[in-house]
Amino acid sequence: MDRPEETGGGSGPTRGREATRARILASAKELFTNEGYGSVSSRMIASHAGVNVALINRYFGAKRGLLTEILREDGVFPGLIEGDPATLTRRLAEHAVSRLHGEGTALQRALDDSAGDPDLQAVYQGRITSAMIDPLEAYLGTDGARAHASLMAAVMLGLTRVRLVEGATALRALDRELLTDRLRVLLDLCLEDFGEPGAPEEPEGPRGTEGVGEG
Amino acid sequence: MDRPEETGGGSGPTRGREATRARILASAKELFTNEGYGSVSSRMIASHAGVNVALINRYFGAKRGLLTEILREDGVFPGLIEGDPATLTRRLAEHAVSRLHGEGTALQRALDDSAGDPDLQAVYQGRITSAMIDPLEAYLGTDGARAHASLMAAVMLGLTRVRLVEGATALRALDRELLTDRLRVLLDLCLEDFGEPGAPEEPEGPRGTEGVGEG
DNA sequence: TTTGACAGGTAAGCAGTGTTTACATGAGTC
DNA sequence: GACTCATGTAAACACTGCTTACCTGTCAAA
Repeated sequence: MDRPEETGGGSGPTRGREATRARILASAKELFTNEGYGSVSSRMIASHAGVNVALINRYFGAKRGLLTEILREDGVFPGLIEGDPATLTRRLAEHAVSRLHGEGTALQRALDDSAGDPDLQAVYQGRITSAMIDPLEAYLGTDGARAHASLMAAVMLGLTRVRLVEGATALRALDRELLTDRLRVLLDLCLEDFGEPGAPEEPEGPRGTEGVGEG
Repeated sequence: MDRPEETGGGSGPTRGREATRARILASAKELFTNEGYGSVSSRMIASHAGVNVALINRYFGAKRGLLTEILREDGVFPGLIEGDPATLTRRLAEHAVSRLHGEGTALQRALDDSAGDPDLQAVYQGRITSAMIDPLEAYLGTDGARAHASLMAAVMLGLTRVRLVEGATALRALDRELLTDRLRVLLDLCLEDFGEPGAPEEPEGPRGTEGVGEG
């Protein structure tokens, strides 16, 4: 029923459903940010929040539920997909470069580095589709938009991957504007029509096709 | 425990260092192929091989060592990077499309699906660099080759990622030749010179903004 | 005031995991 | 026979996420 005990001092109650939930959430966020996801255990979170382990599962179902809750507040590509269509790929490119350079919130960085964890995987699996590919598809609205959206997502995700796996030092050493622009062109290319099956493709970009071998 | 059947050759010893090592390795490979990596425990492998759990760690250091050993026999991109430079991107594109369609060995497919696991992550971390980016860099040999190689790796890895996370049904529904060629063009674009820092860029794609904000 | 329901909180335990330890065994050698 | 030593074994260790059975403080109805 109602919980009329909210009349505590300035810092709020330390017990009660909402207070406990909030403390767990705050502790989880802080620990994930500082230690990554995989290396933070339920018991660490509980201990940091001054709360029993079982409450994590009571209030969030599981450790993964905590992650979902934390990510729910935070859009994956906030404000990037909406906006002027003419600058979409530019904005995405800038975002990608920014993430490549380890910018963004500390939490984002930490979670990027934990991206291998099965839980993150599972949560991202839904979010990447629902917060990136789906909106891109709807945003483009064109025929076969989903394939284009998927390709763009591939480029974006691949960059994260390379950063995670190799460090991407060579890319980060590049002139930032040059890299951004190259990514923009890549993303633009993802958006171009695929053409007719069987028809020879007309190269549209500013590029000479060199590797036209048949395999 | 059960008396284990001899694996492979048919007449080898079932005990002794090499025989035991081989049995563990064969069991691991079979189980990983059928069940994925993460859901196969050390005890399952040991039990399947008719061997004590501790021997896995004795002979391979850890479960991860098993994976490393299994992958060591198998190049990530076997025979793709070597060959006619003119057809490199074409071959990589074909390979990517092939993997997108779930082709390749059963083990490759299984490991692709387990790609989230931290162990796979860690092992791939080394292998993607040493078996893909490094050779690509050396192969290209050009100035700033590593950045180009990294970009190409990003596209390749991103496709795997999208398949893992979203299924990539839209991409797989595309005409295969059209997709392959689009990927080839994308990869070619990864190889093109980045130009001079600060140099005015040539008019390429549809572009709109001058506002270069932080992402 | 007494009573009883119940949300909120807790200690302990479950079923796993990867990994390590201390010990047994069996073959080859001095 | 006694010694060495690689090989194999059983049992634990230190964790993990998660669940169970129980306690407790609050509050509304009797």
